[in-house]
Amino acid sequence: MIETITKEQIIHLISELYSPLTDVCKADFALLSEIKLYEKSTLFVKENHKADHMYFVVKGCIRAFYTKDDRTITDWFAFENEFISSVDAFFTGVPSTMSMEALEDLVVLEISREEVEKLSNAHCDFDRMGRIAITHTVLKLRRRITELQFETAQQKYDSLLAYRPDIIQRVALTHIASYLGMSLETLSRVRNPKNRI
Amino acid sequence: MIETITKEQIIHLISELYSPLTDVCKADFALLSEIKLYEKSTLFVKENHKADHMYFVVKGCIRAFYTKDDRTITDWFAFENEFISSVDAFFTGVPSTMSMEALEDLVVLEISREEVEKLSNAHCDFDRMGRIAITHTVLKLRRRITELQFETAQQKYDSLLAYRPDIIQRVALTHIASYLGMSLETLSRVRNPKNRI
DNA sequence: CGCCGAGTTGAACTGAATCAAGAAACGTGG
DNA sequence: CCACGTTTCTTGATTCAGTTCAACTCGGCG
Repeated sequence: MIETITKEQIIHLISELYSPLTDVCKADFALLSEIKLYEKSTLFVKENHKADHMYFVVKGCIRAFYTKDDRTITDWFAFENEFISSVDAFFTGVPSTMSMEALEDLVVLEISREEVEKLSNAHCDFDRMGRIAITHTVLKLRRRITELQFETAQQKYDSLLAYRPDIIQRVALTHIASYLGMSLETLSRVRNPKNRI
Repeated sequence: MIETITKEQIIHLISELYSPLTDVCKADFALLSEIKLYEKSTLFVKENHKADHMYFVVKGCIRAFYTKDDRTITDWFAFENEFISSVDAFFTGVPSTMSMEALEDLVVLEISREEVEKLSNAHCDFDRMGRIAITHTVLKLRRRITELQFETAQQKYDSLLAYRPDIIQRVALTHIASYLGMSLETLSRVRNPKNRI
């Protein structure tokens, strides 16, 4: 049962995946963070509200999205072992421009901005871990820009599949389409091998 | 004369703009970094080469670009008081996918990945400053994605102008066009008020 | 003065959006 | 376990924003 995983285990995993944390730091981290379960379809961050938490996905997957001209546009996905936050809200304190939704039953480790601050101040190794996690994010953001900037619908879809083959099984096409900056219909056509040149 | 600015002055500025540095840290920073001057049009980072330096722009402006199907595509601009690096090369050590060019006579503070490591290890405040600088970058990257994802050519141009009105004076339209993910001709039309609806 | 690179303008073309039906899959309650 | 409505996805026809190709303009500079 994934629900029985302990904070200590999760924090240990983070320490292994991102950057090693001392035992003192891990203990503090455990004190200041919380495991949360959200059922599939729960909207646990809402547009225009405070969103000062960082989430580490233990199990499940998250969609961050915003509304533009009455459509919802997917901005980001987070899967197992990834961090996600409503970036501007988290870092600058403004109300969130994003909502976040659990696309599957979700287990996350959740920590507030304030606690992150505390931990960063108290522990250099935590601060470093944070920086490394952000660095991962920067690399992903850059890849995404390159794709959006000059690739065709077909190329965008292929790149996404290469990078995350399981996404088709786990996420509705509508969401993938808006994430890739194309209409649902185009994505559907591009997926169909018959339509290839 | 901007060329007579000292490392100490630049580092003081960084400390003010991003996050305060202790005097010891500033001194170390000065020891491990270098002021460099590049003439307009100098290619100081080359595609497929090592690119393990971070640059802080003191004066002038930089264009980072890559080649795709025989065209050069602008990936990023950096102006005064901004940091820039060839992200993947700097953070992961692979050969650079980008080149960098001085669009104007350039003064930068330059520091290698290795020295950044050293400073981050020695000084928590440097590490924090680094994280804050990266955070700024993340916010910019996100804004750019939102623009590329679903805005029209007109909207992209307007957003860029709002955000950096001086860019038209300082950068050739071809570069701006590819940065915005559109052809030079489209940018030219979008700029012309006659073509507005 | 004439060349050259940078930007503009025009016309034809095209990839993707939109609009509009259907088909398939999904879940819920009888 | 099937029938029904709902949501998700596919397919087709049409439209449109933006690309491409080509010709032309303008400002600098040898």
